[in-house]
Order: sequence, then C-alpha cells, then structure tokens
Amino acid sequence: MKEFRRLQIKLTPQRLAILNFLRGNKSHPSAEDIYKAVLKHYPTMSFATVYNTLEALKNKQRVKELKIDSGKKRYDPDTTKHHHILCIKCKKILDLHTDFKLDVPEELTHGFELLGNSIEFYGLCRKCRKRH
Amino acid sequence: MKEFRRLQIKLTPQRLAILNFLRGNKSHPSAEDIYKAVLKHYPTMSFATVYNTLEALKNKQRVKELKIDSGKKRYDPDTTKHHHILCIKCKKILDLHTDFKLDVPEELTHGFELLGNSIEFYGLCRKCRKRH
DNA sequence: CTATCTGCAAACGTTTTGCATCTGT
DNA sequence: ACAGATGCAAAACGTTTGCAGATAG
Repeated sequence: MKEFRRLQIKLTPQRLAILNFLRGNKSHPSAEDIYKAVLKHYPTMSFATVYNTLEALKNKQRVKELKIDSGKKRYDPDTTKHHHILCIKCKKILDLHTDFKLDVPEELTHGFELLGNSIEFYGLCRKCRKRH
Repeated sequence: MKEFRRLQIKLTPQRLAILNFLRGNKSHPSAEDIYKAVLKHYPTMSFATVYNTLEALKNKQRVKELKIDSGKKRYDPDTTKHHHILCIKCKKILDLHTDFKLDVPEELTHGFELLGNSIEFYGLCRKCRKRH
C-alpha cells in the first residue's frame, strides 16, 4: 500500500477499505454507496468516518467531489482532467477523457482569471434510447 | 403581466412576486434567497410555496435548476443556452453566452445519444484576484 | 364552482458536529 | 505519547409532504 502511504494521512483499516473500494471505481459513488460497501467488511463503520475520510482524500486531491447529482454529493477517484456524460433518464454517468480547447473571449470574462472547466454532457444512454 | 399569463399556471400574488424577483435576476438565487426576498412583500410566504412555484416554473421551462452549488439548488431565470464561470473563492457566478462546438468522438460515447452540454468554468474573479 | 394553490408543521435524506474512546505513527 | 481517527447519537440543513382552508380562473 505504498501508493496510499504517500497520502500522508493516518491509514486506518477503515480508510484502507474505503480506498480499496474507490480504487478504479467508475461508478461515481455517493457517501452512502461507499458506506454500504465498506460496511460489509467493517460492521462498525460509521458515516462520520466515511465523510471524514472523503474530506481528507479531497484535501489530498485523491478524490474529486462531483456536483452532477443535485441532492447528494458523489465522489470520483479519477482526479485526472476529464468530463462526464449523464443519462437524463437513468442518471448513469460515463467518463469522457477528451480534452477540449475552449477559448473564452477576454471581453466576456469580466476580469476573471480562468483556471479550468468541467463539462457535463447530457443525453440518453444506449439502454434508455431503446426503451424509446 | 401578459408575459406571465402564457405560462398557463395560476398566477397568485405570491407567484407574481417570485416571478418579478426572478425577472432579469443574474444572481442565480437559491430557494432561500428567493424566499427571503419575497418575504418582504408577503410576510406569510412559505418555503412550500417557493418550492411549489419553482417546480411549476421548471416544468414550464421558465427557470433552470443549477447544480453549480453542492449542498443547495440554485435557480436561473435565463433559460437560454449559456454557461457559467464560477469564482472558486467567493462563489460568484457569471453568465457566459458563448456557444462552443464540442465534437465528441463517436467511439467514446458508448452508444449515448448526446443532446446538449453545460460547461462550468472556474477561476478567480477580479476582486478575489486582487486579495492575492 | 372547483381544480389548484397557500401556509403551516412535520417528515425526510444528506451532511455535519460534539464528544468520549481508541489507535497509527 | 499524542495528534488525530473512530463511532455513536444528536443536530443542522435543504427539500418534500400532508392536509385544512383559501382563491384564481
């Protein structure tokens, strides 16, 4: 777990379980999803620990908080620059690793210094297209 | 208020007050912002009415629900296609009426039918840049 | 007249907090 | 040893709901 050690946070068994659940996970889980998954291995796991760990991982840039779901936060262990495609019907989320060059006319930024962007594409996934 | 009449919803005084507050409003207010503003004119206004009205206006496409703020919904009376620039420090939101051509490689959409997109630019507004 | 809306309060789902205890380093 | 994490329960927060009474069309 040397990959985790460089996070410079205390590696408790609970945190390792959360990290293992998140590693390579492409489901953009909510705190509850994570809680339920880790509960299987740690029956005493609490929400406080999940949130505490997510907060620590956010600070270490090991996860990104997504605003793609109104009502609850979701978390993405892939912190590389990428975008998302959201199915408006079943809410499935797909990663899109494509870099877009977006030139914003200077006169429209009102003095903003732009640092990045995040694109949410929306549409219908294959399954939802089939059921009209 | 013929502009409101074509919404085909019952125009109660409370709803008119909300509509007037929203008209041309570029602050992307939350339900609470709207509630507080309208409360001045209607001391008996309730949150239920604010949410009820926002739901009706959403259905009539008179407002758009924004997911730009994790933790609470914000509403945008400008329903034309546009994007947002968010200050990561003071959370100020600026509209960006620029149309970007985003070509997504077919082989990356996994069968999704793309219908639109929404871009969130982030950065530092003029004021927040000054205070380093 | 009546389908719909209002306002209140209670319920809900998610996230945060306080605190006594425990544990990685 | 001790800074920091855990687990529990309570609180906080935004949003939704049920319902009796009011009202726009």
